[in-house]
Amino acid sequence: MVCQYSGDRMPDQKKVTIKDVARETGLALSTVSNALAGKSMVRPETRAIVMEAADRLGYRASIVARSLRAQRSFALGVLIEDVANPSSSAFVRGVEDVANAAGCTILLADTDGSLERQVDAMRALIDRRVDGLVLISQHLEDERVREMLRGGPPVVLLQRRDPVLDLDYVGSDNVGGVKEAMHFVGRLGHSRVGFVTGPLGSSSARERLQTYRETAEELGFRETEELIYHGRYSFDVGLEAANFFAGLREPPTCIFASNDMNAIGLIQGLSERGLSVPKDISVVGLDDIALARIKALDLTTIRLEKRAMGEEAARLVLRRVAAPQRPTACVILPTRLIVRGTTAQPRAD
Amino acid sequence: MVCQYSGDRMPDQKKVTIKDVARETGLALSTVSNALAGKSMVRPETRAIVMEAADRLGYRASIVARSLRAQRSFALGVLIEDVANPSSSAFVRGVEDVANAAGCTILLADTDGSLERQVDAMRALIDRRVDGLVLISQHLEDERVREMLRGGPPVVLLQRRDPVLDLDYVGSDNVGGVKEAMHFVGRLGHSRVGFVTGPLGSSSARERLQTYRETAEELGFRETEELIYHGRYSFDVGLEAANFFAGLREPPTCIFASNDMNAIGLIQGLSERGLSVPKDISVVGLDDIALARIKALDLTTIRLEKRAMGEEAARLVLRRVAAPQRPTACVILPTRLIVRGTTAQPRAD
DNA sequence: TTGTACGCGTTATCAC
DNA sequence: GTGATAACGCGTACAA
Repeated sequence: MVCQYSGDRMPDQKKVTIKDVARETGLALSTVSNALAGKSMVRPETRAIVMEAADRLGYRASIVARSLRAQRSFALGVLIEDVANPSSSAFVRGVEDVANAAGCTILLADTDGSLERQVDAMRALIDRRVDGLVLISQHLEDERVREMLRGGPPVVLLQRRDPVLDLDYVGSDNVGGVKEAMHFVGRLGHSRVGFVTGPLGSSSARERLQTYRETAEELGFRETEELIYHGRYSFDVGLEAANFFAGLREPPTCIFASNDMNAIGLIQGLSERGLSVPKDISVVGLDDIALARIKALDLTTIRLEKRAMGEEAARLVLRRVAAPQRPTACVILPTRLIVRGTTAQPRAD
Repeated sequence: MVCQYSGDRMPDQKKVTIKDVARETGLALSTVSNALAGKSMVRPETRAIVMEAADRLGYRASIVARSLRAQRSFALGVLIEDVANPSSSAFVRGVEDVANAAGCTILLADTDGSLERQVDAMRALIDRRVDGLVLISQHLEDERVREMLRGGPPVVLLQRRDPVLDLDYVGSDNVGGVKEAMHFVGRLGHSRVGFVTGPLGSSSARERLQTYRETAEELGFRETEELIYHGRYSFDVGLEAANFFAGLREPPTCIFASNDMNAIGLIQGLSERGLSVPKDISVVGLDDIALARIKALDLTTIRLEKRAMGEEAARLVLRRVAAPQRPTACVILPTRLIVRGTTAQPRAD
């Protein structure tokens, strides 16, 4: 439904520049510039005149021009798979808050996990001369990407580690998180524990899988290799995984999902196969999305501090903008096991 | 946990400009520029030489410089309350997709519903000379805001209508959506229907409330004024509203929530008060967020095409950038009632 | 067809 | 303290 009606719009007035302020006050451009910048050399009275005129004319300095001159755009590029995905948007918020506080704006780009879109987006951002780039769960293997990683603006990697270049990195304590949760379910009495992996291109997913294997061995869990389902971070993969596990001769008594959305799909899928959570099978998620705490879900999960991770990433990249040569830093944020209602003791059969 | 290790970084190489390409090829700047722009005047062989050199040198035109020159930044500003909120992030995705397709980037800013943050963000975006602004559910009454609405770049309003200025507007068919759902529950047999409003500063919330009143009267619903709870779009307000409705001498048999998150809180709150959905009370949401369809929620809701709305908004603003004087347009996207499991016939007491 | 010169808005440098 | 001028990188009107 589209309705149109003509309106009266003003003849798009031209932008007022510093030149206009100079003309208005009868001062020189440079004096006005200095006054506006609050330089100490300018006489207070002169400064007052300038400020008044600038205000009256509605003058606002063009960041475009300033960027050209300063060779710095005061903007950060952020690449993410999908802002509309609840398990990733919190990162963006974190980056944004810190960036804004530092006078920077963020340029956002969604890649949908597509390498081509990522390459295009990175190029576009670099063409815009962003001061820094925050890459959230992005591809790192492609040669075009690596080229930009090497020759482009400062980069911070979020949730994915570069195998070669030592770049600033922000991640979560995958090892500690999985280990803590494994011990927890172990104490509950579980010893047949399934595991849904994330995409193994991601270093985080690999770390978690490895920790699962190691801890399972340490705790003496059984048949761990048979209980691994190679998945991704999605609800639908949760449904698939449920079918896989439910179809086993002897299903596990507990399953680690790849993330919360995956866990939710898993729980629904199990229920469709007549298995109840946590009575028949316990489920552990990862993320702690906002909805995980509602009673209808009540999901036991490993909390990731995504917003804080975003903040940390922004801090690192801004720091490197200020000092390009500083040694690489990596920040690992702690995780926390949030015990809710999807975990219980295994059935005593 | 922070670990640092020194790394070898290259001495941040200088950006290669069009000048470098000119020097490299021995041609004039303008020739290179024309060749790069694909102007027909340039001889194909010359063009080939230029392209090769540009490619070899890794030349990429600076959009900053281009923006200054063109008086146009090829960027769109997007203001939203909170990207991390699942009921609003889809808008951003829509805007972004269309913007990108048109060669534009988006600058994102979260306001958390705070007027001050909105004013700051709008200023920052305008200082960056964005070509257009997409305002999603933002304040419109403040004089500083109105000033920018009048004198700033082209603006599209999403989900909030300006009472005075006729600005491009994208909304959803609130009237049709609420009416359809009201008739639906009416046919189920409900006649005491509660209603949780959104913040009434929003024109959408007001439209829905008014439609509720009109349709309730039309259908002969009872005590409608007593069954209105003034709320906002949040889970917590859902809990509060549940207490309000459950505490009534005679609670309604059906409740319209302000949105899906609100509905989820409402359902949980009702359940805590011993009321079961939909057995005792039916609930209708608004949005159709991704999780609404999971079995654990199975929420009957009025679907809003948020992504499409974002796309439409981007189209409108880009169109106005191209033709500032065109008549104002308003696009109303249809809504659709998605019937799931939270609605049923009222108890036959 | 190619080259020269200028402007976009700002800030830094250097005379006055 | 204030003012003139150059430079940032690109596009384009105009001259050759």
